[in-house]
Amino acid sequence: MRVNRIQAEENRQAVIDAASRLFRERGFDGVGVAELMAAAGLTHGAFYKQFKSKDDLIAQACDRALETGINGWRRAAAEAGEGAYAALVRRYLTPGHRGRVGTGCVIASLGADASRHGPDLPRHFESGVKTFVDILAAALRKADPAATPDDALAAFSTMVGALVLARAVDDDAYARRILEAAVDRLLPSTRA
Amino acid sequence: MRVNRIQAEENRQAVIDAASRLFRERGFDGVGVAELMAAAGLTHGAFYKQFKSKDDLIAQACDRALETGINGWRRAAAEAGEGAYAALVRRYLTPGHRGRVGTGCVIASLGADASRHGPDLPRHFESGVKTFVDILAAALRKADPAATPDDALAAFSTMVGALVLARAVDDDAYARRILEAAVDRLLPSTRA
DNA sequence: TGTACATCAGTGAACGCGCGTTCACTGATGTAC
DNA sequence: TGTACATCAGTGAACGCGCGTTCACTGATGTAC
Repeated sequence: MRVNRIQAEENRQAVIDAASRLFRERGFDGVGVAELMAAAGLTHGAFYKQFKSKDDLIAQACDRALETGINGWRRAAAEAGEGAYAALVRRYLTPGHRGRVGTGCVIASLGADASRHGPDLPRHFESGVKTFVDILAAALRKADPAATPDDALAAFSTMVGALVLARAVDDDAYARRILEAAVDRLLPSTRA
Repeated sequence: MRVNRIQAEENRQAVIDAASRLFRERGFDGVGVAELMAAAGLTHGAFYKQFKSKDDLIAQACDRALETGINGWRRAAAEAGEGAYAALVRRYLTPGHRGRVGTGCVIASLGADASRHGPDLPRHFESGVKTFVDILAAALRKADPAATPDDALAAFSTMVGALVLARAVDDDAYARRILEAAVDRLLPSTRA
């Protein structure tokens, strides 16, 4: 039966939210349309009333994940004030972030898969990457006025790589060591 | 019809080689058993004479990709002698490596997918990561005797992250900038 | 405000398709004498 | 070395299954008067 506009839009958002989490956890091919709709309390038939195709939802789910990630960074940076750079680095390189794939950085979880999905997804990821780097660069400048935007770009590479590596290995202790080595490299002044 | 032992083993190796390339290019779910066998000049029915399941081949293909990657690093490090660290860093962070996904670093292309495939693959990736880091650490020590193994670990994170980012974005020029920023960070003495 | 009709979000059955896997069969290879 | 038989890598048809997508239908919602 029909549902009012507000409810319909809420349902749409719920599907995108569920997709942005489930795709990060299990990959684009690891979740089907039926399960995505069920996660929002709907049946699979309604899918094509809201989305052109699964690829359409993939694009929107990635955008949603990038957007929430960026908002999280902005909030964390604002809260930390002068210590924003250290806060962003520490927050990213934690065992907790390693474990929470579904709500974590989408570039680390789906960046490699995105590059296999034609040029559309990489265009979205590119603007996301640039925004993350801009936030990181602004934070870094407060800690070290001599730092360049490319310093922030390299720091972001270190963060993403450390998270990918920490997740790719099985041993929790070794994963922690990977994350800590990256923190030490990015925040040398606080080294033990 | 039956084929002699030598031919059978060559066929098996050809399937693993094709899989290690195709999985990196298109992901585990992006290539089917039939296509993998066809790439080795066989039909799909023979697959289960050689492998227990697709997951079995996935594990062997990842091992193969890790092994050839490690051999490439060893060769490059030996050829470069004292400049091994710079050689490994430069070799990894090139637009060519960004483009050649199928023969490139398997940790960058399949690390995130491996972490979704139960604990078996991460165990294989973990020993691979440790070997890469050992080679990098030995090379780094020759350039900077004060460097620690964790410095090599952080450097490897930067390399993997930069490659993942460079591939996740669409614009070639921006990708090159990501790679160059990582090189500059890892080899500061050669900065322009 | 009340009535009549059009809209359309959601349902659930059905579609074709490609997937991983199984199987009966083939015939060259390997082995035993 | 030659012969008889067992083995088994490879073939191609067939399997069930789950996928993305389509469709006729429902009935509450939205709109026009």
